[in-house]
Amino acid sequence: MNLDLTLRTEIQKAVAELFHQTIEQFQLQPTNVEFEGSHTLVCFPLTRISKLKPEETGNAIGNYLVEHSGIVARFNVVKGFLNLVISDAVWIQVFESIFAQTNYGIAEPTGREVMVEYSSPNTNKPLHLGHLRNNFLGYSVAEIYKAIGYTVHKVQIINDRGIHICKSMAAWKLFGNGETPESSGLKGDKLVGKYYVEFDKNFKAQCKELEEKGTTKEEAEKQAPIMKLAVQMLQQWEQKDLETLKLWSTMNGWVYAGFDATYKRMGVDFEKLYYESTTYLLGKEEVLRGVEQGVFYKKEDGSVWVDLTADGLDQKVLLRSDGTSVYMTQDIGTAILRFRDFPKIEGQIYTVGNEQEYHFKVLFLILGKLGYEWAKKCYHLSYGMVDLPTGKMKSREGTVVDADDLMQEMVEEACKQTKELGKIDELSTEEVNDLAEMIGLGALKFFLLKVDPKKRMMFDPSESIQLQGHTGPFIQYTHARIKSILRKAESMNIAPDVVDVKSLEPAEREVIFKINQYTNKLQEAAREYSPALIANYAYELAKEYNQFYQAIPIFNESDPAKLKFRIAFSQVTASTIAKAMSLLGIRVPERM
RNA sequence: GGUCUCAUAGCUCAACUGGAUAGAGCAGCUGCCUUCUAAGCAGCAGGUUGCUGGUUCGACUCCAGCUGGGAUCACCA
Repeated sequence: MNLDLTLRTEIQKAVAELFHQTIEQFQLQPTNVEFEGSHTLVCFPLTRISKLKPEETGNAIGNYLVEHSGIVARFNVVKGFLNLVISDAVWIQVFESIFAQTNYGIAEPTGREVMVEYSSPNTNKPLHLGHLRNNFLGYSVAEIYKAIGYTVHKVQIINDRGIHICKSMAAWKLFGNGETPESSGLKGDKLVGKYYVEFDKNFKAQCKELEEKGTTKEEAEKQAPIMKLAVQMLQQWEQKDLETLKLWSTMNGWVYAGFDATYKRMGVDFEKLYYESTTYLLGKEEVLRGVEQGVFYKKEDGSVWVDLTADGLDQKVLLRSDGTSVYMTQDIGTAILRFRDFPKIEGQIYTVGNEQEYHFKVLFLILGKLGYEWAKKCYHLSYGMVDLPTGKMKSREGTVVDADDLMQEMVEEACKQTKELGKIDELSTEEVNDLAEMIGLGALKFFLLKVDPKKRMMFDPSESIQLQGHTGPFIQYTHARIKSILRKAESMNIAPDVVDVKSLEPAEREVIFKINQYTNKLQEAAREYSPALIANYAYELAKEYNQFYQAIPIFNESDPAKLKFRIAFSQVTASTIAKAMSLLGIRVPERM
């Protein structure tokens, strides 16, 4: 049974019966801990139709519900708040129906489809902390949509062409001496990143030298030989110069191998990859079509613009005067291509940092102007930057936190702490390593996902490595603990079941209340594109269970019905925790 | 400068979208392992929700104005 829905219906009936009016919207919220009850009806807004004081309104509805609903055992009214006590029999029934579902919280396929884009890195340097937030968010939102019954297509657009990769190529050509990942022992993306840094170093030195000779800063940046080489390579690339293309694909290949290793450890995946090099020309056609339709206009120098002043924005260039495309043009092409590739998707979710909010506002408006209805269903999942205690991450200043390094540190720390606690002596080395991986990454993912995506967040390495308190490992620990109970129950031949249970302890009621919230939280998380809601839900559920665990020693129970019930109840808690965590991309252990 | 956005305990974050005495974790202090895993539980302490007004039964939440961060406004991506 759906308790919330039932209760809402009963309240509507009560109001209709008592005050002869129908109400659609009213506030039903969880009861504050200091009062008895689980659901609270806010009565103030109802006084308009009841023509009674808030307290009297609450009493009238409360009395009606106790007499007629069959689910409300008793109630109390404090100020204008009607606190309802649901009878234990109903709670048990609620739990029973959840226990009976093998796929609790996993919706039937709805036939609806959506696309989620995330990661989308440049290919000139390794992934960093910012990418971790992006990837974990995108992956999680995709999983959340799957759980509410969508078919989800995870994709990314790889920015594999452009001046940035040419910079790495130029530096490698000048100073690389044929170095490869194999010869250097460096991961491919790290190697290419090294030459990107090398480029910057030389570029700055050359600029400085030129400026000392009296060249202006602006001119120096154009005249620096290494920059000229990079620009030349970009032109050669566009002219399909074989040698340049070969170097380009070789170096990108190194990067992809490196990225793949990083993605694998992160536990994220993609159904299809889009490459800018193959999509960057596609937007052009659409833009030119837009000119014919009159939604865009051409200036005398040949450049194409869109005027968005009517929408409160500016004018934006879509094609340069030399006819080449800009970032926006590419994104237009890519979006359209994706809807051709996956005609059934109703929209796209773009996981991209909030510094690109303006860009996406413009993009969606343009797609709308071009006549694509689905433009309305595109959403920019905009997330805040990750700051370090030392301030903003800046790649030029070497303050970036490398994704591989960070994951490694987290896992090592998890391993250290796990060994110190010494609870896993019976595990093999391999199992210990896997556990450390699970815990280290669990801590990292939870740390990055528990914060509202929209908000900028602080990443303090020493705090993120914490495994106690409001953390992923706390939840994993709770899961392992329950599993231990379930193993014990199995060895004692106690099967989980819900029969002949008449009453509940307060701690049990609290946990059932939480478990019952799961599907609502899931819907809310999807609606808000917020894994943080799932993360905090999982934490609250684990916390409630731990309180129960502490208050009630399960195997001390002499009543077999209660014992079986508590095993069932623990089992459902564990599986709900596991489901919620899997939506965050976090695995949970059998023991730890 | 225009637009957008953020500001909550010493620190990191919540607050069911306008509801009760604003909650967690970390850090600090006090208890609890001969009983299912103490990566836990119970408790103490910590707040003028940046400031000033307004809207109303009721404001961290909505509006206006300040203050202070951040982002963005390229024929860059």
